[in-house]
Amino acid sequence: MNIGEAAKLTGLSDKTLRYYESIGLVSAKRSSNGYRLYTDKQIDELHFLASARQTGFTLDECKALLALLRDTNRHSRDVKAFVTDKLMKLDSQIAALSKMKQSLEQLSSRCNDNDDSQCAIIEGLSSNTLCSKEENNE
Amino acid sequence: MNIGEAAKLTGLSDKTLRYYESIGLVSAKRSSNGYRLYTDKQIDELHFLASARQTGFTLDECKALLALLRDTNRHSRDVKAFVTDKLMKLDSQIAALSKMKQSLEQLSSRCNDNDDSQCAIIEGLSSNTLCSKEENNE
DNA sequence: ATAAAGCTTATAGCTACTGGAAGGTCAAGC
DNA sequence: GCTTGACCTTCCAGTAGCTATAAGCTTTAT
Repeated sequence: MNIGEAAKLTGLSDKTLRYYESIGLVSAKRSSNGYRLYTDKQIDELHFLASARQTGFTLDECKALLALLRDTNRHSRDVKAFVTDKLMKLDSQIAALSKMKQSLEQLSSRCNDNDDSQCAIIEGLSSNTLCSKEENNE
Repeated sequence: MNIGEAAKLTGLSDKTLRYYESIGLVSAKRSSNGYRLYTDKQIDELHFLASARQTGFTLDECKALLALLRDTNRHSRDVKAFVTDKLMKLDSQIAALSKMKQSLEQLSSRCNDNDDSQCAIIEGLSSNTLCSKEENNE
């Protein structure tokens, strides 16, 4: 099938499919007029990629996962190890964002929220307490 | 002071300071030899930017915050509104990551973690259950 | 005098695409 | 035969927030 239909089936855009080909993920054969021709197996692979991307894997990680998908001699142990590693990365991302959130909430709670120019948020960001040291418990 | 000292004081790299100038955040005057000269006030602003970046604000958001910092006629209300908005964005980012984590954990728990090629993770990513519909509660 | 450190600009690369321009191909309608 | 529109092609630029590299100038120390 042509790229348009492949895009519809997989939920990826045609641009994305061309991009994936350009980085060597899924390369379609061409018909005589130069149009890309996707096989059913490639559609499956693209589905797989879409799922993996949605689940938070980077394209580099997707490349590795795709290699595992294609390797019928893979061991589920290796796949699991890969995912366990990714889970740790996700955890640290979540922790970083949570820390930011906490800092912001703390600053925000001290802001008077009125017409005054004086503002605890501005002051908090201006002081170096955020970057240089732990917050002192109040 | 020159860019090197400014970098040391603020914890930002000299590259970063030049970049910030190139996008119009903090522009230093030049001495006769063409070297950048940072004032104490600019060091304060750079500290502020470093804090804001650490707290998760994008550079675009930092630009807006810097405008508030510089505006002595600001209202703390406006700063608070800005931060409240950012907190919501942080929340949705955290929610997205948590969802990914949950999906991955679910897949991972079903993997046999052995020598077999059969793997619930690969199968889960291949099926379209992740993208097309809600997970059915088990 | 020379070498090292510090500064300058300009360019390219990273992630994962997206948008747009300029143009070839195909199927339908008149 | 011709046009119109949909679909396809390639290539270039832009997004965010820097970092790395290169080529070259200035200052400082030896």
